[in-house]
Amino acid sequence: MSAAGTARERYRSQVSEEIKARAREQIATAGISALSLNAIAKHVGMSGPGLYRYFASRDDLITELIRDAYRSLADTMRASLDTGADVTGLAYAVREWAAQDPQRYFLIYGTPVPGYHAPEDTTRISSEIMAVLIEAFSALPVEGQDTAFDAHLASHREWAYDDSVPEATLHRCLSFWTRLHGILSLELAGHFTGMKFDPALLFADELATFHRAAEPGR
Amino acid sequence: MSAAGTARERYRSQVSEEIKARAREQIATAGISALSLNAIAKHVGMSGPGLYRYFASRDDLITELIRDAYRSLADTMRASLDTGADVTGLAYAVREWAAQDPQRYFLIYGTPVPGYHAPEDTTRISSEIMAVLIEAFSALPVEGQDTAFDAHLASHREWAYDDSVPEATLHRCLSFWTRLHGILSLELAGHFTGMKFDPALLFADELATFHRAAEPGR
DNA sequence: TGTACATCAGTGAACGCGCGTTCACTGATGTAC
DNA sequence: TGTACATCAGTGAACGCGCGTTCACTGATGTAC
Repeated sequence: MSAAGTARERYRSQVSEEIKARAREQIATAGISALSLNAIAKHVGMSGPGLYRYFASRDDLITELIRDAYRSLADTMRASLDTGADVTGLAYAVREWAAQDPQRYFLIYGTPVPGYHAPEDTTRISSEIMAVLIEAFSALPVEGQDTAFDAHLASHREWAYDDSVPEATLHRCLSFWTRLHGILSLELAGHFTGMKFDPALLFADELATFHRAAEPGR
Repeated sequence: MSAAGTARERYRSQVSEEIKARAREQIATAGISALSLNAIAKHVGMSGPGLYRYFASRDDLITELIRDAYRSLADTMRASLDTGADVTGLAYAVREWAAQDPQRYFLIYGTPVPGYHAPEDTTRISSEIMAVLIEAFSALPVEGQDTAFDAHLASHREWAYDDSVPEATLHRCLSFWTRLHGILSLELAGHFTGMKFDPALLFADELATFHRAAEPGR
């Protein structure tokens, strides 16, 4: 049997996944502050110390959950783009991903913990996400003349590691991304509750407006 | 001496404010999960149980902090509007308010605690905030014809308790509000860190774009 | 102004709790020859 | 295929800790007459 597929290793990753699943459950139910290793262990059917075979500490577990969340979002967006979705399709994919597990969304885009610095690999996944976005926008024609902000984005392009992408495209990506999260974060945090309108329609309208603004004949 | 101004009452509110100030300090330094009553008491120069003369419980203290945050934002916006700020001025006022204490911002707009329901008075302040926004937008002429989403907002107008405001204005408020929070939450959570562009310029550009879209002669 | 009483801020000891984590161990699974 | 050894998942007892909170109290401040 190859090193990557021994029975022990398969078992390990199964248990590891189960632990994370229970952890996600707990976070979804009572928030991240209620995440307790002992409680998770009990749900998994294991004694508390047993968890330490899988995660070095509570922080370690949380970091893995954050990493998984990033990975999951990046994969969702990549898959969406690769199956032919345009920018609008991508927006809906992100929205569905977020709605599916709001606390997972907030694990990435919610309240930051002061002093916490994400490990290098999650910041890498985060740029991967932006890369998918840039790719999606690159398929669209660039409309309108450059603004002052576009010029400023020359430095941002260095970050993107892609010399060929026009500043106007980067500009549209950033604008799109922030607007997307504006609606999602307010909606998922419940700030529209009781306001008597459907956030889904606002979402759709904002998308339409975004594209209308870039129409050739405006 | 009148009932509202006895020395004892003045003292009480001073201590109460000091406690909250230390609590905010702790949250700003290490996040809300690190907020500990005993630690606060020590900073205030008081024994742990002493705090219970001022707050019934830890949750009570947090709720007050949230209420204060709402109140502070509403007052900031109201003051800004009353001193002649237009919609753009309002946006900058909110931005400055948020930048001044990001954790206070996230107390309102950050990760929600599942199952937590804000007390009635904070939801009232929250509508007060939207009312200021509506007032600011009401000073602007309504441009463009109604979209399908505008029609949907008839029910939202009931919520706003203002029959006279056009749906198109409500629409602009919601759009404006979500875009504002999109940039603020990503920026303050550090999601632009290292991306080599200035979030302030993105903010300014989004504002300019927002207004350009509504220009008469477009 | 003085005295008697009521209010209330703050203390110190004590509580039970559940947390994360360590340690020495048992027993099952895998590996080498 | 069988035996000897190594690996490693999981247990149970135990740890120290700091938490929120309670309680009976002391002493200072305010109120009434």
